[in-house]
Amino acid sequence: MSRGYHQFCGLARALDLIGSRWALLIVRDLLTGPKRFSELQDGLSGVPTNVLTARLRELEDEGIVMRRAHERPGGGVVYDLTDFGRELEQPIMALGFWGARAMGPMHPDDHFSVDSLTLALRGSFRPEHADARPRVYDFKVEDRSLRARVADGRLVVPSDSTDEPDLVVEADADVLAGLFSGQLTLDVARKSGRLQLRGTKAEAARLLDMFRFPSYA
Amino acid sequence: MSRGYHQFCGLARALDLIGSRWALLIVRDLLTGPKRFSELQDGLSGVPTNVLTARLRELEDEGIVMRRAHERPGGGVVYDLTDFGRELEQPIMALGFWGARAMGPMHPDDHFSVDSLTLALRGSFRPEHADARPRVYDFKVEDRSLRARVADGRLVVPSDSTDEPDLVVEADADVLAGLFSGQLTLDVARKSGRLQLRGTKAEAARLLDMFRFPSYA
DNA sequence: CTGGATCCCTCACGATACTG
DNA sequence: CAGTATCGTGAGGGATCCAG
Repeated sequence: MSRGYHQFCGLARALDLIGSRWALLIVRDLLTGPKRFSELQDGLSGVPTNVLTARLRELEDEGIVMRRAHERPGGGVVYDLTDFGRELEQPIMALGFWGARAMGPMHPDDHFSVDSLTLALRGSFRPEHADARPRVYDFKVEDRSLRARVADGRLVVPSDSTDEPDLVVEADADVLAGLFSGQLTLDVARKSGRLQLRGTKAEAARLLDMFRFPSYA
Repeated sequence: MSRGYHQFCGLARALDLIGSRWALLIVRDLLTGPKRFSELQDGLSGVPTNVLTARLRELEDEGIVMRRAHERPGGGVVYDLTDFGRELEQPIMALGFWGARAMGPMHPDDHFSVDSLTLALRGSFRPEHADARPRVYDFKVEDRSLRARVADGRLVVPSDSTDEPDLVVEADADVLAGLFSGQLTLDVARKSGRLQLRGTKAEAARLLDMFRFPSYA
């Protein structure tokens, strides 16, 4: 944000640090792992490059983001969160859940980020609804794909497991949200052609039981 | 914020709703009770009146804030949170705690809001450190005063109790923060003249034990 | 190709003066 | 007390260009 708030207050200080436009969305995308400049640009649906550059520099100065050399040889830099930046996970989750309740149906020109789905899964995971056997799930959403693994009551997403998935779920983002929030049933979604499943219906039902999104308008 | 983010994401939606400058601080001040226009203006350290007007109208359109007629006859309107707006308490607390860790010492021209202290007390209250007997505390800080009451493991602040306070604490905001975060001891603060107490030292120690602010730089 | 830098334009915000 | 009116500034939006 332009000028700071100049208040002796934790919230005001937080907004001084991450209140600028795009800042918290950058942190959101970095919560799922280090990213390159252009990956951030994609996930943020066309943020101007000068603004992205400026935000990254500010976040770096504030100790929230760090630049590192890319592991792959020859390839530029990646941006990652510091420990301090990673502690934004809980505030971001809390805000995300609050905002999710006010999401309407997906608009045609709404952007969809896999990082958003990743965090939604992490935040809505209910370990007590997972059983003993490990599971691997593949989500195919809006031309993107995401793999999740559940084992020992713990969720890892994104997962780099190479096991054969127990279930492949293909649907648009709003259909997925409708399913996980309980506002849409498996049968209705499949019969209307908005959902393709590869795997048993019982596995799908178990999956939906394992995550609970807030329902929205 | 100017134009929305147009993302199908709870966080992005939340920022569409309360990402504009001053918006979240307005909600913060309303979390401690309904306020008039000028009370908000005071607590927000000189936000331009046109901006405050615009924010309040936006927040009202979004279902976060509501205008009501003031109870006292003849006297204008008050602004209050809707149920949906009140659900921002947890995200705001989470952000406030995160930001508190990055607060430096108080700068001379930093503004101090009693609402900020109120929320800090609420958020850092440790009921398991309260004992059976009810207590009333008076805080006098930067020419403002705030009363808190603890009873049955529950904290009420601001409190309208008319009981005689068990302890009166008079100090500047940063001294108070230092005490509650454990970075400053009662003895040091008193001997340096930055803290005046009316009440027993044991009561003061118990008070500090009952709240735990995050420590900062 | 990635990772930006530069330019221009618009509008949100800041400051202040004024009014019902 | 509770805003409205006006005007200046600078952050952000968007396209294009440049360096390794």
